[in-house]
Amino acid sequence: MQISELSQRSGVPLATVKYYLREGLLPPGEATSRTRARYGEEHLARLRLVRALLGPGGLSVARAREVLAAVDTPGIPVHAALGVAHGALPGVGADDAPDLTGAQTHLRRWGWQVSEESPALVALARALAALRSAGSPAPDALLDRYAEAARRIGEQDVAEVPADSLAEAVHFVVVHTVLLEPVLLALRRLAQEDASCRRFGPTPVSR
Amino acid sequence: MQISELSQRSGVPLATVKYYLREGLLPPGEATSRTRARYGEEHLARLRLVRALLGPGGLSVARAREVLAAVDTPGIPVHAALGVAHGALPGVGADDAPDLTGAQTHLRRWGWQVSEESPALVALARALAALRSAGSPAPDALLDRYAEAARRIGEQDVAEVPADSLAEAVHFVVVHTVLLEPVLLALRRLAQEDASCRRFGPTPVSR
DNA sequence: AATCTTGGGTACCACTGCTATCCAACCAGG
DNA sequence: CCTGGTTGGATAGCAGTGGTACCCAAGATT
Repeated sequence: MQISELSQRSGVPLATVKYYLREGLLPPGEATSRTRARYGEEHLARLRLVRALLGPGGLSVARAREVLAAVDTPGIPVHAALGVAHGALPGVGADDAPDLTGAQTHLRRWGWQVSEESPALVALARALAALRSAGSPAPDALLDRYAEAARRIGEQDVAEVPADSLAEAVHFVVVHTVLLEPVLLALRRLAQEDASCRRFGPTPVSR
Repeated sequence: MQISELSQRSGVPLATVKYYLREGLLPPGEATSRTRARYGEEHLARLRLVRALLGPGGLSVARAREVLAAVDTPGIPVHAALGVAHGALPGVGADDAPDLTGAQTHLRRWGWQVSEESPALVALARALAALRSAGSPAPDALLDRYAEAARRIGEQDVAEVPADSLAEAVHFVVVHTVLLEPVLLALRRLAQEDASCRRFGPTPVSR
């Protein structure tokens, strides 16, 4: 298929497809001449993946490139791919270094083993600091229940990783890590809405 | 306190404080003359809240303004404030209308009661569609376990809302809805890292 | 041969979240 | 009462992001 068909079948504007090619999110097609290239079904799938990462996944173009590079690395260990996916997620950018000791204390309480410079650890510390400075620090009991819920989810996520093909496993890990985040957040909001409706009456939600 | 002291004590650059005033995120101080105003501790607290919402909370200035307006509305029902907070969260912008029937089927299975045009419902539908188009649709069993975890969290969130003061309850709901999201995401990532370490060996996380 | 289309490149655009500068009003210290 | 620094208020600019638009020459299609 040619680039125009790729654009049409994916619904992505032609100029944008070219942009993704330039940015290295989409591998170049097989050149059949100096001004012509052929794209296959795998390009279509990749394009859909790119759109999913950039849109609902909330990744920037630069972060998506890193993630896709990991997916494309042949022998990358699954654990490393997970690390890349974690590092690419939004909210890990800012270059300030929050105090990690509080967060680490919690992890010890839960018996979780994670690397010292895990981006998720920094994210947790920053999020807790934000709550504190907003005047509503998170009590330990609340965090414990959040952690228990997170533990089940994380264990399920890892347990479901296919064991047979390494490449497939890496793809699975990356896609699920990034794209299940919005699912989890949406579910939490829906659960809140349901519970809030029960407790505070069926006042219709505005907006 | 004067605006410069407000800036110093909060660590927010003076020009940025002025920007927030212009944008209506920070209420104006009590004017003592045409070129002088006095700010109180409540302004400092508000400024910290604004920074938390814009930074870790991931809200845009426009969304933060809506949320803060809800917090400032005297008699607003808690359930409505929750709706505003949900609508303000990122990933609810795009104006396409995904197919909601799949998501609604899940909700019925779980017995959740939510409004038809809930922004969270749209977000869920969109996230599920993204997974599908990325080639890894979420199986029902996975969603069920996510939903169960989300249900506990959502119930806890709502149960902890203080019942005595309405204004306090609204503040609590908004802050917790927005600022516990990054906490939950970070915890999930840490749980994944812990589980991944156990399953895939202690390969250090790169990046 | 005439008319697409493609790859490749460059320029441009809208939006966001600040940041910088300017100005006249004004207060406070000497 | 003068003088220097601060304030509110306004306007302009800036860097980054995610595209979009246009142009060109090589090559394909009819």
